[in-house]
Amino acid sequence: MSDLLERLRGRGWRMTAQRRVVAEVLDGDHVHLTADEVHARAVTRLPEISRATVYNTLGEMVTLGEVIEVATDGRAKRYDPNAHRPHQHLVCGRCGAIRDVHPAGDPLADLPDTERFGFTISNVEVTYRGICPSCATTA
Amino acid sequence: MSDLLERLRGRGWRMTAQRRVVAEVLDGDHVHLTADEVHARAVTRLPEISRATVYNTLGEMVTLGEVIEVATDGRAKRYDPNAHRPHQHLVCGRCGAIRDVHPAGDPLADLPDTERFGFTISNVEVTYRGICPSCATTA
DNA sequence: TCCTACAATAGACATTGTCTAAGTCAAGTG
DNA sequence: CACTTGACTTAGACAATGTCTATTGTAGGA
Repeated sequence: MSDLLERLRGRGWRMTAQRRVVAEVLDGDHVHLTADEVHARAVTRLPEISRATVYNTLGEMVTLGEVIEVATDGRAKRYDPNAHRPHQHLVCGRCGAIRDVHPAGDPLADLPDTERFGFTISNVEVTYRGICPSCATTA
Repeated sequence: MSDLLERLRGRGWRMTAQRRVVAEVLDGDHVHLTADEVHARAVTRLPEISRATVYNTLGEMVTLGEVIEVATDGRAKRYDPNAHRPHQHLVCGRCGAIRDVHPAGDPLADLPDTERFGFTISNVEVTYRGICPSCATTA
């Protein structure tokens, strides 16, 4: 069922009810929950799970490269389980909806050497901002 | 001296010592201070300036489009006075250094209609991440 | 079954940001 | 220049998000 869970198991993770629940909550496409949203959903399945455990578990998943941390709004970080398919994000400035998107081209190639200031660049994040269709109609 | 200050004056801002100091602290290129860093520097020039005023003033500058808010790390927001020349950011993952950069090409053109989900896109932010030269040598 | 190291818990603490009520002052008016 | 007014500033409480610690619990191997 959960690809995420399978991959984590294969990395020698000690499997606990808490970790299983967090992984299950994160499963799916276009999932971008905050840590507290993950906690709220986890609690419905495992009432005694603590906030600290959710934060720890999410942090470990990020370290293992199985989940990506996204900061789209300067508020709470969001967690994106779609870590194995490179993608960017499209964000609605009104309701905060987030979609995964796949731009053509390589943004890294667009940065000339003279603009790299000697940095070794490892990663490029692109955030498209706009208004989603449902917010546009309820203008 | 401060272009920023001149533009704000021209918009009917009531000019106060506090606002002047905040604008002066922000003046320059490759400036990306957090609100508390702005406050710390402002205090050296105007000891009685409050944190709330710094937050308010920065917020107003952002609303007026004279300063850009940048969230590069999911921690404190940073404030970039270089609002009138479109640019992107290059961030060192170790020390947090930030440089303004100017990629070639238009990232918006790279997003096909089928990947826009009906959104009206108004803005694209690109963040290049890597290691800066001085962090690379002190590996 | 028992042990042990790793994991989970509650809650204090830290950081960043927002709000409120009261006092202060910039700048227009006479 | 003095007056007035509404915008501005202030201190500190509050809120949201995230981290840490000391203690208790438990997964999984021996």
